[in-house]
Amino acid sequence: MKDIIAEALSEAIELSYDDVQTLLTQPPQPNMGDIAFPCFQLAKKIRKAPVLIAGELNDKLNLRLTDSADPFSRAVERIEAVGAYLNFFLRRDTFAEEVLRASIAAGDRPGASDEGKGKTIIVEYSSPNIAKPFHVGHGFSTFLGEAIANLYEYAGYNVQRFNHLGDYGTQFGKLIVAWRRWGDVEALNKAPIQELTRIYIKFHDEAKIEPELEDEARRAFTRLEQGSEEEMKLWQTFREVSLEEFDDTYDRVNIHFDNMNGESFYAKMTPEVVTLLSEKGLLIESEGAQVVDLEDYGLNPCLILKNDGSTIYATRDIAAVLYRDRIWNFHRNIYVVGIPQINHFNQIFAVMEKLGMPDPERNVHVAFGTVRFADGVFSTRKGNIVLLDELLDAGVAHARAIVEESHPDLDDAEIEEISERIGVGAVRYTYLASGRERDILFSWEDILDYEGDTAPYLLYTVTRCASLLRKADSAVLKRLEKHSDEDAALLIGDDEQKVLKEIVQFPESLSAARKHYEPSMMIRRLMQLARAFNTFYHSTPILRVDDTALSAARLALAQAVERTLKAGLRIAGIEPVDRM
RNA sequence: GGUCCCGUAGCUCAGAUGGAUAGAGCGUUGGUCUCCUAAACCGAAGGUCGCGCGUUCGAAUCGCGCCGGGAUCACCA
Repeated sequence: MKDIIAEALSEAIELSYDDVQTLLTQPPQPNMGDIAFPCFQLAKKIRKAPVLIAGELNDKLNLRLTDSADPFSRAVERIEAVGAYLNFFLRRDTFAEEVLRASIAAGDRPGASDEGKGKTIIVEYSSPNIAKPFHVGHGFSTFLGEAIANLYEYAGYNVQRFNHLGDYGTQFGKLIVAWRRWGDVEALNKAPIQELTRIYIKFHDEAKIEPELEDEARRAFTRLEQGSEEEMKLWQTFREVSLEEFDDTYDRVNIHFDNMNGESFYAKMTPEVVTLLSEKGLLIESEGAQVVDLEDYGLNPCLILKNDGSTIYATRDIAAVLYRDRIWNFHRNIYVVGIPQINHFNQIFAVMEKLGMPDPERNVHVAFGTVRFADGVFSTRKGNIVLLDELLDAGVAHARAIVEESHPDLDDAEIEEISERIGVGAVRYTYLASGRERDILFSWEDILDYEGDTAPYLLYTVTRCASLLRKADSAVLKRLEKHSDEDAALLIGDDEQKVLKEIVQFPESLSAARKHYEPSMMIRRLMQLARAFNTFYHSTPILRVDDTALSAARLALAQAVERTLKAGLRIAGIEPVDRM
C-alpha cells in the first residue's frame, strides 16, 4: 500500500517514484497516521516553505479520496498535514486483507526469496583450535556465523559453511613433545581436549625451567611439516579426537559444515602464493623477511615469509582466498572473525587487490566483539574459562526447572526436549540480540533471566499461537480454512493493526540484516512483533467471541504471527516449541 | 605515539539515508490469574544522548577539538 501512496505522490510532485519511496517514513505515534511524507527535501528543491507544500499536497490528494473508483481511495482513509509532514491514514480493512493474504501466500517462509540464485557465498565461522577447549568465546563466531549463513540461504544463495580449523602451527610441535613426555592414553580417550590442555600447560611450565624444550618443539614441528610419519600420526590423532569432541557440540546446536579445511590444508598451497607474489613483483625483503608493502593502503607491510623462510598465517589466508575463488567462484567470501583481527584482514584484502583479484570487495570481514564476564563468579572452579557446553547446560537446567513446575503432566523425554530447545535458544539469543561489534557482557543473572528481551519470550509467544489453534472449535477452524478477505477486513482494532504492521516489516528486516551481516536487526523486529501480539492477546478475545467470522480472522492473525516468529527463530538457529 | 572502534535511563542495549515529544528490556514501584499458558499484560518514576565548538531550517546521528574506555601496530593465530 506504500507503493500506491508513493505513486500518487510522485504524480502530484516533481519527484520520481523511487525518491518518494525512500522518503516515506512512519510517524512516531500511531494516532498520527500510518505513513508519513516529510516535505523538507522538496522545499529545498522548489523553494517553498515545507509547511505550505504539505498543505497544498493535502488539498490535492484529498480530492482523489472523493473518487471511490480510484485505487488510491481504496488504500487511504484520510490524509492530514501536520507541520511539514503529510500523514496518511491507511484504510484498515484493506491493509488487513493485504497483509494476511501475503502472509498466507508466503507460508512457512515469509520474506524468503531467490535473489541469490546461482550465487555462492562462503561463510567461514566457528574455527576453533585443535586441542584447545571450545569456550564461550567460540560461541560468538559459531552462532553469529550460522545465523548469517541462514539469512543468505533464506534469500536463495548457495551457502557454503566453512570451518577454518586451527590445526597448524608451532603449538603442535609443543604438543607432540609434551605428549611424548607426559601423555596419558587413557585420559586422552576419556576427555581428549582436557588431556591435551593439561600437557600443553605442563609444557609451558616445564619450558620455563628447561628452555631447550622450545627448540625440541620447533624441531618436532619442522618434522611434522616435512611429513615425518611419526609426527604426522600424532598430529592426526590430536586432530581426530578434538574433532570428535567438537562434533558433539555442533550436533547439539545443529550446526553442520560443508567444509572443514583447516590451516594445514592451505599450508600446502603457500609456495604457490610466494611464486605468484614474486612474479608480480610485490614481494620485497625487509629485515630478513619477505613482505608485501601496503603503504599505499595506509597499512603496515604484510608478512609473507619469516626470516627463516617459513610461512605465516597471512600466507595461508591468501592461499585460502585464491583457492576458494578458483573452486567456488564465490559471490562473497565472508569471515566471521573477531574485531582484533581487523588489521589482519585489511592486509589480506589489500594484498588480494594488489594481486589483481576481480571485485576484491567480495571478501568481507564480519567482525564481532569480545565475550566478557560481568563478575568473577562467571567462571568454573577449574579456571577462568567457561566451556560453551557448560553455558548451554546451565541454560537448559534453568529451563527444565521452569518446565517441570508448569507442566507436571509431561513425561521426561518431552521435558528434556523442550528444556534443551529453550535453554540452548536462550544462550544463542544473547549472542545475537545486540549489535555484533559490541562486547557481550555475560553474567549468570542475565543469562538465566527468561523474561523480557529473551528467546523464551519469543518461544512463549509461539506456544500461545499454537495453543490457540489447538483449542479452537471446529466451526471456527473450518471458517479459518477459507481465508476470506471479508474476514480479514474485520481486523481493524488498534492492537490488531499494530500486529499487522509488524508482520509487514519482517521481510524488510531480513534484507537489512543480510546487507549489514547483522542478525540482531531481524531479532529486534521479531521481538517487536511478539510484544505487539502479546498486547493484542491480552486486550482482545480470540476464541471467546460469538462471531465465528471475527474469531477466525483473529486466529488467522495468530497463525500469521506464528509463521513469522518461527521462520525468524529458525534463521537465528533457535528451534521453536509448541508448548512450554 | 600512529590507525580504528566505542561513550544514550541505576544496569544491558536500540535509535543503520540528519527530521515530529530520544525508545526497549532488566532493576525499582503500583496494579492484573474462578477467564484463550502470569516465561505474560497494564501503569509510574527514571535522560544536560561524555564535554565544547561548528555545519544545517533542523544534530544522539555529520565535521573539528578535548575527556574517558577498548582494539591493533610484521616474524603467534
